[in-house]
Amino acid sequence: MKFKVANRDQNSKARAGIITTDHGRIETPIFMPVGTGATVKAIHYKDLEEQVQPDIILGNTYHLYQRPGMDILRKAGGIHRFMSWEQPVLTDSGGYQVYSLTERRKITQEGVTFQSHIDGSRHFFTPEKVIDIQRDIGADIIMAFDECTPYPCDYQYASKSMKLTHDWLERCCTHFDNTEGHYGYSQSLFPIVQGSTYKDLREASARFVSDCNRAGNAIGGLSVGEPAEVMYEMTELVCDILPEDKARYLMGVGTPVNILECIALGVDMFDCVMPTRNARNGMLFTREGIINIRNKKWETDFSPIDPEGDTFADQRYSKAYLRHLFVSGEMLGPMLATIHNLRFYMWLVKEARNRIEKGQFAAWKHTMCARLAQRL
RNA sequence: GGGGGAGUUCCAGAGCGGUCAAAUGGGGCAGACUGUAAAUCUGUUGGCUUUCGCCUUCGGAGGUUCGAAUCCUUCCUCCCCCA
Repeated sequence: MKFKVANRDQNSKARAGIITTDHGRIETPIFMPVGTGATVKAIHYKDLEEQVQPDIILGNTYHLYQRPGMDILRKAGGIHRFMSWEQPVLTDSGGYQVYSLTERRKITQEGVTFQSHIDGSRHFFTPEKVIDIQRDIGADIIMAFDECTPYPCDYQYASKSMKLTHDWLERCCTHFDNTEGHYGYSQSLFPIVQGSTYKDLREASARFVSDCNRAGNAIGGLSVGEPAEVMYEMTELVCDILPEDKARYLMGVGTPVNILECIALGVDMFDCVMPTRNARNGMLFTREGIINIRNKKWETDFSPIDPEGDTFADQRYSKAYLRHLFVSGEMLGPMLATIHNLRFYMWLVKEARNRIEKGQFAAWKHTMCARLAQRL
């Protein structure tokens, strides 16, 4: 994997770049739809490819390890062939599950024991095993095993956890360097900065991660409930330390506003379940603001779902119809909303890139952020 | 014609003398969702005040009682069985 900065914004730290992988090019800033279990939920691949057109999607180590399991993924020839997706894939390491499945796991210096949310069976994840699993899955970009700390998190715990993540990172790097991908294309390992909301920890972690000298670097442990301002502060601090010539990936972020604000701080890659999950729950993100399509106010609004959207979902169906689908519990509702939201997120980052190239990003961001957060 | 059963807040359906503005489910209305245990979850759902509280409400009317959705009388409506 290679990364090259192509353009920089004059009035912010935003940059436009290009990532090259064996499965294709990724133009940054980029949003990566989340496809945890080898599928982006509620959308057909035809629509994902033809309507949404993402450059790269995510998978998840913990979930794919549980189902379908490594035997099947190896036999399938890796995640791309298994799910019929020939573009780049990034897999998260399971570090987020250390946070989200906190009641079902136990951390030790050696690794994490998860109790499966599916059948209750216990599975021990070490940094080495997580690398092995991600080798088997075969994503183009794989993540180091980390502990995503919760918010709030006391300093002592955050410090201890960061050191653990650093220890695991060294083990991940060593094991990664001593192994190879199985499917004939290259994989890249991204380390993850932790340190909760503490500046000194974030600084130390950003330096530690930078010293790993990997193809790209990630910022984790944010967007876990802390105020947006805190998230921006930590992101800026870390971005200023991470090397300029490496891609920066802010994990799990975020709202459209979060994304624009963090592009301005120098982040290149984002992922978030928000456009897909919230779509399934009836929330639409648009250029004008947020729509709760279940609200009564849309009952007789026969205008297109998004007059400015360029997918068939946006143009062909009305808000009133989409509301009807949601109110009726019809699965087409979540499907159409997912197409819309993902395409909107893709538009958002593409437009950000255009504005960066034209040197207009900062001003554009300013007007957009005021609009995007409005409730319609 | 004879016998039996039922009518409860938007719907279905509990309650069967006071702790009932009335369980529960559905529906309605609104909210949450950030490296996905989520097509999930939460709140609210008679009116007025909104702290206390007050008013109207359990088919209609009347009655018993300190007190009734709950007991009695009567009327209306609906359902089932037998002829």
